[in-house]
Amino acid sequence: MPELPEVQAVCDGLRQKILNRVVQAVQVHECRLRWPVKIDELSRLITGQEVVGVRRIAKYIVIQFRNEVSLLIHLGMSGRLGLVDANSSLRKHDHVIFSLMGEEELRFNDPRRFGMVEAVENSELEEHPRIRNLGVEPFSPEFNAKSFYELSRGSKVAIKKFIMDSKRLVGVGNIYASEALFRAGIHPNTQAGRVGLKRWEQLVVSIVDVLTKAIKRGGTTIRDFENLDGVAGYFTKELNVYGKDGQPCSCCERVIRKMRHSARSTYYCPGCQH
DNA sequence: CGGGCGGCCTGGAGGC
DNA sequence: TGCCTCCAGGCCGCCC
Repeated sequence: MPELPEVQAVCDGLRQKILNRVVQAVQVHECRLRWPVKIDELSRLITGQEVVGVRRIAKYIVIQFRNEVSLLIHLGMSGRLGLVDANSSLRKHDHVIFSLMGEEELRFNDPRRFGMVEAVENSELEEHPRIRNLGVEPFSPEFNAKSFYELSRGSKVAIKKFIMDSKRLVGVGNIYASEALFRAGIHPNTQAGRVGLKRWEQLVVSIVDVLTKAIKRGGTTIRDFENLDGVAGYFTKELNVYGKDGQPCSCCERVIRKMRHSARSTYYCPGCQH
């Protein structure tokens, strides 16, 4: 489901609503997520703790507590967080429940169970197996044309896969990869090692730009993304190619095409992208 | 080592 | 109505 802008939207909503609030109890109804939820550890580390911050690392939501513990949440493909009245009825796939002081609950719902919920000591966060191998953040100075040009020399992977590889760059998933490549005028199949410095400059700008605009619109909703308030993302209206195969390109009159990169759909305009 | 691919899951859509 | 296949916004880990 969520790429960087959608995770950012959830984090922003969370920050407004749960900052300074205390977790009274944790209940796990289903521990078989992407990684097994360690119930005892989770409960021991955050029960009774006050939320002092909410931030995003790559596509992870990081909820920080007073006791130097962070709750690491990944939404996978279908995960959602909802803040609801404590006595509202449980829904199917509500796997982890955080009871907050004030008769509200934060509920992690995830039909496909590709998500993750884990409490980590802050001192161990940087070296956490899911965190330590992450590449650069798209809004950091390290994400620039020169270093990515150099990083990509000799690589034969398609540029679409290259920019989606979280060991290099985090946050760019299937939608925004297609959209950024369209904006940069680069064909998704181009070998990363054959993208020159000029085109890397265009691509870096396109990625930052598309993510920035999507954040401003509250993300993209294709089927079911919702922020904490149950509101869909409005970037959907500004998509140029994603999900638009068979439709005419907004820039030239050519028809948008769909292709596959290792079982994932890629959309591009054969007229605008080379 | 880089790169390709299967697998993890449920559910919705569409074809027959 | 049902049954089947395909598809989905992520990402790990195995294989060559």
